[in-house]
Amino acid sequence: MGLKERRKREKRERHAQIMAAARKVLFKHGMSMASIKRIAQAAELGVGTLYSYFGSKEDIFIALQEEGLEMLAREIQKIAEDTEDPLTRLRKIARAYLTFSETGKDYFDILNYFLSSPGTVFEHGLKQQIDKHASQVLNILVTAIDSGKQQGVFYTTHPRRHAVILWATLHGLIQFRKMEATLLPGEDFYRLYNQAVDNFIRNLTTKSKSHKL
Amino acid sequence: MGLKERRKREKRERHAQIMAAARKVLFKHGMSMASIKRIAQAAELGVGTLYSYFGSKEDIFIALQEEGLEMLAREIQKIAEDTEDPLTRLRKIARAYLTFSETGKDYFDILNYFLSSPGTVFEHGLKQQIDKHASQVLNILVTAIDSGKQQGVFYTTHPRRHAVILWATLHGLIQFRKMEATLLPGEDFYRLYNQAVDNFIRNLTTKSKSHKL
Amino acid sequence: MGLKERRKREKRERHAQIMAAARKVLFKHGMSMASIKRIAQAAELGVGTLYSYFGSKEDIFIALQEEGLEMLAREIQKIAEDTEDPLTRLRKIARAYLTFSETGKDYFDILNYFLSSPGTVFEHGLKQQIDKHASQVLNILVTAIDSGKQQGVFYTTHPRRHAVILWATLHGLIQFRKMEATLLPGEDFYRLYNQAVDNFIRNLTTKSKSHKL
Amino acid sequence: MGLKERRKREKRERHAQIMAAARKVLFKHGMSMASIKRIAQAAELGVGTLYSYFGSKEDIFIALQEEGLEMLAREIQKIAEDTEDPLTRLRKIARAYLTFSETGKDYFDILNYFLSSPGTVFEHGLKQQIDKHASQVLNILVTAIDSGKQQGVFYTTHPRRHAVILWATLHGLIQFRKMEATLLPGEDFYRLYNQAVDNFIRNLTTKSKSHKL
DNA sequence: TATGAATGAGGTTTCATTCAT
DNA sequence: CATGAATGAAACCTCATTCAT
Repeated sequence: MGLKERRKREKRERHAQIMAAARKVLFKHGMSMASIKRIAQAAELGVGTLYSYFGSKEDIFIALQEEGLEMLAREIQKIAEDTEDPLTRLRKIARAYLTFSETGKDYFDILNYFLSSPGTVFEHGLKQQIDKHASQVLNILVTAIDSGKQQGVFYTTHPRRHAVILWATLHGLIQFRKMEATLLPGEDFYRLYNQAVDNFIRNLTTKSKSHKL
Repeated sequence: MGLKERRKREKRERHAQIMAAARKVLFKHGMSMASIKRIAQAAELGVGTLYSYFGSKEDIFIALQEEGLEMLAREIQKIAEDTEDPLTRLRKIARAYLTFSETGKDYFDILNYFLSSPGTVFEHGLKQQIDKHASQVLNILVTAIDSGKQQGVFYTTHPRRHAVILWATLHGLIQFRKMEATLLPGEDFYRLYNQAVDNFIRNLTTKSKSHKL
Repeated sequence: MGLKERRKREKRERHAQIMAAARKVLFKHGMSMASIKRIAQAAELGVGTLYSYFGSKEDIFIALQEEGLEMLAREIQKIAEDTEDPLTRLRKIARAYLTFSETGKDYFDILNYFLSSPGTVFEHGLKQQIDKHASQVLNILVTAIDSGKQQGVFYTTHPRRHAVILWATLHGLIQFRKMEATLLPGEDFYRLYNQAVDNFIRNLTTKSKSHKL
Repeated sequence: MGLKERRKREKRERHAQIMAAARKVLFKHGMSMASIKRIAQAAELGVGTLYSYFGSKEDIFIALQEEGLEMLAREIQKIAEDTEDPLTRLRKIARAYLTFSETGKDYFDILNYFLSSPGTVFEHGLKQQIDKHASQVLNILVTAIDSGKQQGVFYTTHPRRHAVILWATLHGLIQFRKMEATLLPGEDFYRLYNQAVDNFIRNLTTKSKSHKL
């Protein structure tokens, strides 16, 4: 019995060890340079060992992506809990997403990698796993909006829809950041980003939109 | 004289032939599978021939991307010209972008490829060429907003900023479409997309936002 | 324990196997035709395998060259040790170099490859390794001259300088051998070679040269 | 008749034009970078045109090599004619060869290329053509020695043999120059080179060597 | 005769994956 | 279960040479 337990524990440990190595390599050398061999070396394990824990290189990336989304979820969850005012909450969350894209740049790259991969392929349940985590993140946004609605600050009949729009907007902006110099010469990106959030909030705080839809 | 002319024409034709092949391969197998060899085969040309028309694989993608952005620009430009009402114009443009992402999916993928590629690298000159075309697209949006402002329908002191936000929002939404089933189960994507546009317009048509900034 | 040992042995064997294949290919097809692919085929190994033993194609050549120079050093060292008379010793060493150029023709070619390669490039570390071996060979010559000096047979204040001149002369002659038929029609190359050695010795055995310098 | 003449002249002109371009490319980019295309561009001619004047790329190199040897021959011939004293003459010639290896480095590289090429292959009369020019150079050395003999300054029964030895020595030294730093650290190459020439001259100026042979 | 577009074999190198130990 | 040597396909790119015009 104790043996089985130990086995299980060791397995978890190895798993974590590999993930840590993958993360390290990813952040140090970037996605394209993150080869299995390099990760194995960083993990101080044989490549074969990696393959007994992960079915393929892609699997490792998927795991990393989940990790990234989990981390993101945790961060904005904490913010959501710590902030009273719905408006401030939303602003802080948006800000956190931007920060995440900066400090966790590589997690962000992986997310994009998957979002950019061909078609809706993704085979099997892998996609679902990823989506699940994305859903988690989204839910925090939804809750944030919902609670604002409850408090009579936000007006919307489709909180989830708005949540998706917000996230998409922020995500899109961060992606476009690469073209910042050309698209918005002389402008501060943060100002632009905040403007987008403000616009969004203004929409939520304004009544009687239903007749428009 | 005739010979030179023919040479030139043939050169143009080969160029188009290669671009078509690249497009085809890209569409069929996706970005990561689009190797020079495969493109050459699709074009029924030798590998070397491709290299006498394009300096590198990346160059082909850049050309495709320019092509895509040009096509997009042309399409929405036409819409912009053909539509009187600023609101309708914006809606139609947004709609066109969605259509573009559907029918010109490969072009969209390439855009993402460049937006997702590491860092702000791009070797400068190339980046500028791409950005130039992106700028072109953006300018149409700016003009659309500006003209609405002129007509007293839109209120904004930063048309360009708003244009970027709109484009980013639409782009982000289309990217997130892949997670549609999970993020918005049972919802129609078009409705979501339209909602985003409506929100945006509502912002523009509402006065006195300046005190918010 | 035994496993590790075997692994090590196998690794050495593969290394030797690759070197042997490289030598074979080199000898059979010449330097310019010695591609990695061909060497891999000759070694009956995958291309990738070669790259896990050698960092690059050049590395293989460097290894071969070191091998060659080591072999040469060993051979003339043995002669130097086995021969008492300084004059005979020098003659035998010279003779051995000629033999080396004949039996180890490929090694000789590689040496020329490096001596003929562009500039003083060589990426530093590698160059030093090669030079080290060349130095080893030279030192034997120096010692041979030095000991002759000690015995009062040779007169020179710059043994090293003379050693270099001797080696360069022999090397140059062997290179020119290709033009033998034209440059020295009807002459025996060996006679020419010996003459050069004799000239050299005559210089060393003659006193009072210092006033010339 | 006049037409034929013109044709011939034009042909010679084209030939020179190509050679000039090849020389230019060679000296600017070095041997390995001297592709047919580049040469053709430099000559402002089509690649096909080059092939109607030269059978292959190698042929161009052969021509260049002849050119180099011719130039060398001319230079040392002039020196030989302009100098009275046999000793000075030899020294000046040696010096000229060193200078040639420095200023005409690429000619020198080509010479080595051919001297290093596999076996004594060289097929057909190409080899002979090259050898002929080499012979020309050698003859100047032979004459220089011979005339010294006539003047009673040099003593030798085999002027040609000595000439070859001299050339080989100088050539070998120049090749070894690449290993200068290791082989002769802290020594001036010119001193070494001059020493070799002095040694050679000392041999020639000393009588009664015949009993040694 | 001059052209230069087209070729495609060849070059080196990387890397995900397998499998015998 | 852990290992890492071996694999070999695939990647991008170059370039001497040919040949239809």
